[in-house]
Amino acid sequence: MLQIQDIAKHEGQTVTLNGWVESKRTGGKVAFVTLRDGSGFVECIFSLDTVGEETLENAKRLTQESSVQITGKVVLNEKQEFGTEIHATGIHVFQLAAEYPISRKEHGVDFLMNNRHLWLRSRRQWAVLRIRNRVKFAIHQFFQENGFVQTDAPLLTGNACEGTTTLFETEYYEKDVAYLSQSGQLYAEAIAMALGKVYTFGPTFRAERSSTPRHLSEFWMIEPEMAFYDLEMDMELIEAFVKYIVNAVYADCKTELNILERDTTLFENINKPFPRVTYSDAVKIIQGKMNWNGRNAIDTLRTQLAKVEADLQAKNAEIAETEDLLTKGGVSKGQANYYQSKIDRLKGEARKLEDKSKEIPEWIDASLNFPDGEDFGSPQEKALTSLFDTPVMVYKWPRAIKAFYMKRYEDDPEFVKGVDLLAPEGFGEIVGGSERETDLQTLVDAINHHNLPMEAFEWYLDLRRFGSVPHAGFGLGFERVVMWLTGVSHIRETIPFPRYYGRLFP
RNA sequence: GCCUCCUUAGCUCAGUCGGUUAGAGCAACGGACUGUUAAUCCGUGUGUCCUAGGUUCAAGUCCUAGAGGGGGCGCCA
Repeated sequence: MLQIQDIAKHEGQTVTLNGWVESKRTGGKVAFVTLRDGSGFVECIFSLDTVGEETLENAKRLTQESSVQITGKVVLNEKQEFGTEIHATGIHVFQLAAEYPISRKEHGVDFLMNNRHLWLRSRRQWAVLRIRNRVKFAIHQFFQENGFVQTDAPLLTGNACEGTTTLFETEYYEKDVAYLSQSGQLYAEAIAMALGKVYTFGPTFRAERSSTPRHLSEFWMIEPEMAFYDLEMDMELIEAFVKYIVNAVYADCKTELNILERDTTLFENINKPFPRVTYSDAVKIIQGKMNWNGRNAIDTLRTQLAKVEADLQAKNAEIAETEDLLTKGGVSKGQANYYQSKIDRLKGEARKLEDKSKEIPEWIDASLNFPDGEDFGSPQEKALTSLFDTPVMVYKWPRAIKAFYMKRYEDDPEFVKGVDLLAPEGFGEIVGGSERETDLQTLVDAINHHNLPMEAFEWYLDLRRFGSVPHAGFGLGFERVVMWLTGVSHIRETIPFPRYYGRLFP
């Protein structure tokens, strides 16, 4: 079966395509039907001269999302969005679709989420899911090409392993409680001691009641774990890995990025070295006490604020101007409609800018007054990453705010060998990694210090009893990466059927 | 969990100081036109104004409580 993505190779030939009607425009003697088949989009032209009256009438009657088979000749045409079109000669209708709820006009988020099963057919969602696929493939390519073995950690576990987040609970037969896994890392460490370099890639569950555009209750995580790696090697791997993914998407997803109107500056900058900053320096940068390449984080936020305020003024001026045009009279009905929808749109945009103009001062405040020693919150990540046009690595973190298994610096034991990779332009954390503690007693002390149940970690401690070696790894949030690369404003768009606080259907 | 904004037609929204019959666009349907790509033209319909109380001669509009949702923060990947 021929797919739309391959039709250019069949120029001049008559082909048969199966798909759905994305949109339709009709004239007296002509009908334009945009067909989508999942692989791409193509406009099919039915003109009276070639198809005759009956077929033209059938084409004119098509409704949005009707399922059809269209036969016609492939013609190259530069004026077309994707360079080709079909001069139709015949049509078979599988089903004339009922009135379709999603139009080309804008819809609210809640409505779209309730219709997620249909929303997936929209162009932007199509583009996002194709990029998701490319990222997933790139991850496997990178690791498989670099001597890693893909492996799996259990999804059901008997204890809340790191003891930090809230987990989903379920009955495990009659007697026990099982928890849905929040991380496969500790298991990956055990497997790495068997197979050397491994990575897991599976779903993860967190029962946090987070209501933000960056959180899901069910998401996918990639967790490599490497025997005989130290922090330095870990950071090199993270950098090479992220570059590989970003380059793959840029090389193979031009159409998708175009549909998403993704600014490609990020992709053009990705091969520059990622800056490495210690936590302590990052704190100074966030507080505005230290510059990076002559740029100041607080000043950058203030510049952003000034821009938002200027944009807001311009937006309001445009609204007033358009309202003037509308009330002046002498406008045709079509023009009036246009002005009215423009005003509605501008008002929505102005409201968002207004919110933003109130938020940025709060971020500036939270950064200026950030206490050294605490973990970064979202305002701090925004302040820091707004200085960079590539991802930035923050390493050497205070022991108190990081997980118990991270290895301490021998010469500075209040700090641990952890690293976070923060995506630029205010996006924030996409990778968290570390060199793991190898010493049995240090680990036992850390478990006690965190009040974790020792018996649950006995198997983990065995890894330090039998051939303990330096090792390191990291975790990458899959949907976070897809969100970052596609530029969608909410993580719920990066997975076909998202699960998050307040959403379990469809 | 906290702060904040919102809820009016299938969808996106307007609705002024509380005032009598609640509006527009889109979508749908009928027609005209068109190598068209969310700005062509004419015509046709649509309401539990989120819910429950309250104030008032009068509530979509004001007050209280509740429900649902957006954005920000926290928690995190």
